[in-house]
Amino acid sequence: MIKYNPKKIEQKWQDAWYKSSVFKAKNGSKKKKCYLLVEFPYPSGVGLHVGHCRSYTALDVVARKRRMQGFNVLYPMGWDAFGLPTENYAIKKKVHPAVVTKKNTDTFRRQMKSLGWSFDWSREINTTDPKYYKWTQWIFIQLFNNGLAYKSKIDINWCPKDKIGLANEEVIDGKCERCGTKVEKREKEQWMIKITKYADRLIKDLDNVDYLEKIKTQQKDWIGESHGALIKFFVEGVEEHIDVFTTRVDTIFSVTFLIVAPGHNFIDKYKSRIENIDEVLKYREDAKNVSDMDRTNQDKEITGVQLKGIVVRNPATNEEMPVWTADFVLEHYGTGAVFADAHDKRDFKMAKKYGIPLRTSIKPDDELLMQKVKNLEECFEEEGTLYNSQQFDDLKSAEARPKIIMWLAGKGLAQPKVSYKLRDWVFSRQHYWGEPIPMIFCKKCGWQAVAEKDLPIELPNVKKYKPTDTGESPLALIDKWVNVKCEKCKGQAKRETDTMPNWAGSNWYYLRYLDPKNNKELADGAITKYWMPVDWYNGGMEHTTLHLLYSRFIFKFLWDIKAVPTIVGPEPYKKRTSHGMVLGEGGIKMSKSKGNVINPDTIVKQWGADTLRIYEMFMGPFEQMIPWDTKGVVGSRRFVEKIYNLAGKKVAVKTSESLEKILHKTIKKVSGDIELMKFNTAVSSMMEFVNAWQVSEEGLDKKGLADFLKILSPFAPHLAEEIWSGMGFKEMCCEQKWPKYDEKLIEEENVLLIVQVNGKVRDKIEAKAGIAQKDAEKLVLKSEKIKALIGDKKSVKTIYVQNKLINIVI
RNA sequence: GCCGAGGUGGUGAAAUUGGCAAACACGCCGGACUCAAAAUCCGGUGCCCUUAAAAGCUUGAGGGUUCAAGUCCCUCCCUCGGCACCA
Repeated sequence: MIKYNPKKIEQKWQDAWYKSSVFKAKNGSKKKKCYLLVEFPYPSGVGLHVGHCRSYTALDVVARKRRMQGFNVLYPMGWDAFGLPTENYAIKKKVHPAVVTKKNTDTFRRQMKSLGWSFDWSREINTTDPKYYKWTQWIFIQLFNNGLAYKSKIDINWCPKDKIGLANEEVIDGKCERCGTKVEKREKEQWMIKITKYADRLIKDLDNVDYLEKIKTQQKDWIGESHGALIKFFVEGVEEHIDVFTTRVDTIFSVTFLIVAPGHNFIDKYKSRIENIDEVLKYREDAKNVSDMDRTNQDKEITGVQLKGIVVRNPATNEEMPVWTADFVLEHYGTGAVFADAHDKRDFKMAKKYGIPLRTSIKPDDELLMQKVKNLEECFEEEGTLYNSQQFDDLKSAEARPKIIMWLAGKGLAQPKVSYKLRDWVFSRQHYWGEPIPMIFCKKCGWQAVAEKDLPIELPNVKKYKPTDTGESPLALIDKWVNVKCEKCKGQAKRETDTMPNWAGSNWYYLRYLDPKNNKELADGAITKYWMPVDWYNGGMEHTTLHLLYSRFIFKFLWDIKAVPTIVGPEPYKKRTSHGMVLGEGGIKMSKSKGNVINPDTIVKQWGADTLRIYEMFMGPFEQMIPWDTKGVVGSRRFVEKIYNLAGKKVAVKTSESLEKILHKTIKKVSGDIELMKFNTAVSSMMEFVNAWQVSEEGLDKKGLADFLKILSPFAPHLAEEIWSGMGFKEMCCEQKWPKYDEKLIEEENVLLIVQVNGKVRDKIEAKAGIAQKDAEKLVLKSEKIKALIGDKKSVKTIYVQNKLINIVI
């Protein structure tokens, strides 16, 4: 018998697959299509992560199964290669980022091929390829032309020593990651994308897709839709009102002061009227250096400053009230201003601290609590019944709200309003390694898009990749590139030197796989119509709020402007699932600095790709994060090797009935588990089958072995092909039909009945399947154990669950 | 802090969704084979008491619902993901 040698087997079958192009997806085939997508990796210098191996193997299992089920499968791969790590590496080592990227993608590709994933490599894409980012730039121009891209002043993190803008990730405890200098905020003109215009659709359309519930929840919470009202608070002495957004208009009769965010433009506009403006501006500066998270932290000590000299009128009571500023009110949520009363914990605390008068207008049902609330000993935030609220007294909060809004609206003081937490998307980066933003600024004509015929605007070669001392991207230093003629007036104009964020390229990549070489459009309409939407998209939970939302938004936009055929519908992904991270041994994150990174190459070399694939699927539940355990890999290798050895010797003329039964159960279990992403139990059921095979006297016949290899092949494809071809078949195992199981064979004749007395298991009795309660009771009473337990006590009740359990209560 | 996920043997975990807790695998213990070791094969392995059998206990902590709770409800503790310029 030849010893199992994965190195030989695996290379051989990888060559055979790629040579015969069995994994090539055919555009416009008559077959039913199935588009499976995994998030394409950022090709970092560390190489492929064992976490990639988990999710890519999982969808590879699905892809291989779907092909065997007769689908025309598209399972593509590419590189999301623009970004900070490569740029930082380039700055440090003085190599061109493109050179680094080439090296890294080569490594990734080699590693991926060594795992036998069934990607259609003829469709490989790379976001840093000008032929690709031509279309990323084209999308930006469409956004601009449709009024969805605009310039706005935004604070960025600024390191005064390094003189560069920093990503949030590069700011540790308010200090620059590299030099430890305290990070400042600096205002900068940035390109913004109006994703907020799509907020409602991004929520509503979730009803029509099959995403894991937790993914839908996270998306909804991120968008943060809330229904309420916009209320006008008129400022005494000027023709001006401060708008407040609230969801709790029912509390308006208890409102005693107003709070505006420190950055609210009312402060700028009425500087001269605010008596303590210096103090207010100082407070604003301090607030700038605190993150939103810290500002809104419920446990934080509340601070605030009154805008002295400013008085507004409560539109409901007509009373005069002071205006304050406090940092827990955020500029970019709602209108940047809130009304404050005793029915909000933070307002309550703030009023107590600064001696601002408080009043209540909502009462709880509980009398005792009511007294405390009335005496301002406790803050009542829930809904309740209104009082102190004039004609709205005795209404429940929910009933009162629309009535109060109507009443105020009648006086022109309020209107219903839906507000979102979602903010517009900052789209500029002052970096080299990103897509140049295809815009030109002319002093006379303003911002204009580059002509489409001039796309792509390629990244010019520079010597230094570090941002300039003024914080601009290094592109700003290349006069020849920056200075252009205005398309309209032919006068002097300048190119935008900022580049796009990493998300720009990953927003629409799933469309490019369909038609990766098209130079006339993103992707051909007919081809897009055939393949879209993506049938199943798997990715990390960490991408749920940003990448997933951004790409859904961009797709909707492309659909709106008919860059995607209408028939496809407004959602890019039919189904979205997520995988858990693979952690290092001991449950800590794998990282270069901790030295606990597992290189898949090592595992493939030592154990083989099939073993790695099986281990990745077997290690634990797919959705859950899981620590890597090199010791555990050996179990998967034993399993793989056991199959190889058994196939070489335990082949029977006819499989025994009992083994056949187990085989059919296994086919059913594996088929179902793949759909539910329960890969770990799919593998364990195959292990159980192999154990049964091993101890069986006769062994497995040719038909049985063939069926088993078919269900094994998505998990351990090389091994399956090897044994398959050894059985004398001409075609490959991966091209076979997925096997069916016989339901009759699975049915059990006898069942083990659990016998409980007072809910405790006391005995187990074998009985005919489908036995009636009466007969079961008779059977049970024959048991000596049960007889002894019951004795002369009377049974009160008997619970019977067919084929499972009988519980006698005495 | 807010939103989301999770907590079961020495370890990774399983449990038909309210019906035998611990399948499968790692590890460990014992045995076979071997001069020996590795590999392989066979047997054992939640905890406690015990020669053994039987009983008892056990799913982060506490309480509740139920004939029956890892699973449902309430309170609390801990770990992880996201928090808008990492990808």
